[in-house]
Amino acid sequence: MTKDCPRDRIVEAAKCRFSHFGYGKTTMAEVASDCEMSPGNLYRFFPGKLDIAEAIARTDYEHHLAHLRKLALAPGKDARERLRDLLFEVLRRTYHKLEKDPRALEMAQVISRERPQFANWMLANERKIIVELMEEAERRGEPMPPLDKEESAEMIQAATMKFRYPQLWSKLTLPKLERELDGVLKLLIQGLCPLNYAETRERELARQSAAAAA
Amino acid sequence: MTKDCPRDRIVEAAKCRFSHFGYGKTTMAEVASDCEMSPGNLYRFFPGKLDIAEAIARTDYEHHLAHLRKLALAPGKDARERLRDLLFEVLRRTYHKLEKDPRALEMAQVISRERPQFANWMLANERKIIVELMEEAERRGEPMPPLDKEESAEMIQAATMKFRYPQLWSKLTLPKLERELDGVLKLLIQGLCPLNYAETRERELARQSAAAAA
DNA sequence: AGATTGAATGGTTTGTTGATTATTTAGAAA
DNA sequence: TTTCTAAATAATCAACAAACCATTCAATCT
Repeated sequence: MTKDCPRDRIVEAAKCRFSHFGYGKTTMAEVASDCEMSPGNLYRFFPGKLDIAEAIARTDYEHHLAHLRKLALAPGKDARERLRDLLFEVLRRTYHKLEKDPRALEMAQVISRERPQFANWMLANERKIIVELMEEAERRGEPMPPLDKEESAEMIQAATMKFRYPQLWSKLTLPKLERELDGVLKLLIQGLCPLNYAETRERELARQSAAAAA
Repeated sequence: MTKDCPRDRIVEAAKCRFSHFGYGKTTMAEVASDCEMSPGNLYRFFPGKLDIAEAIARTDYEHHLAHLRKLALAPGKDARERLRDLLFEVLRRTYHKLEKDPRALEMAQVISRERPQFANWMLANERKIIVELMEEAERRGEPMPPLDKEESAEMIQAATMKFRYPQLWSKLTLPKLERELDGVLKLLIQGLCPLNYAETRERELARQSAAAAA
């Protein structure tokens, strides 16, 4: 099923080497010989070594994105749950990738140092999915706050930035991180404004007395 | 007014050198000769070079903390405004310090690499101030959400983490950062829950018709 | 005694040299 | 012509020595 064009063979060989020995310890000559070609020939398919790494990261990330999109549009869940699933998935993916393969960190660091655009592109993609999530909610007739969706998505991302950067995790375990993300999301959904709670409580009471009357 | 004890002279000399030439390019011998003492004698007052840097950072940070506490308890402003002032001040201080003196970044990085506890201590201090802010609001009779204050403070910090770490700012200007922090705060206060807006709108309408009737 | 020095120590940084390796390119093979 | 190779180039890395510097401590001063 997988295309057998030279480009794909290169990506495969490089992926194998990178995850085995690391980006830095893999030479173009090794990748080329795995593909039974000369080192120079690699450059007919990629501008440079870093672009191979980027291609690997890009396809991997695109699978992730597809998964996120599924979560964002999942039926039978309201917008709040879908947003929660989405952001939890982002956190878990980063955490597990790092745990399973510390070499992934090297590649991530190299790419985001040398290709800052790439990180921006990823953020923009996820922002787009959050917007789609909200549009879908509206389409389904879920009640939505009267806010600009683009801007809200940007703010949601800013507020959950901590859960994207392992450098900020300082030894926190996944459960602790999840508890924190959960708390942040609660705050983002419900807000700190006391009015929100007052009204919610009134509604609760009203619902309870309605139930008692019936 | 400033005590003239050797310890303070050392701190002064080191502060001057560090901000002029950087932490790495300053030698203990230089600091000692600025204080007209031998290098060895520095160790009667500090366990090591890093501790001098930490002492400098600590006093500077304590001024900042005092300022934050003033903002947190400022009269004539409600809790929302005080929280806003507090978080904006944290952002602005970091931004301006960095802009004015790029060597401050080196020191901050060295300290938080070698003394991770220090960063935690700073965060804990600010969390305490946020709790105090909320307690003060309660004392003043401002309506408050029925939430655990410690936990809320933790979540507020997590959600505004991005504005504490220049590495996450990727070339954003201060106005852009401020606009983003503003957006995040709006979301934290008001929440994304559509109910909040529905109720708020109802209140608005009620207030308007009351005004019209009068 | 306690305070201070400055030479001795050992760990780290710096600078240099010789590989190693990414990238280019002239030209061979198809 | 298009696809590829392999030698040439240039950039980066690794290893080793020299210099430097944080820290210690035996000796000196007060």
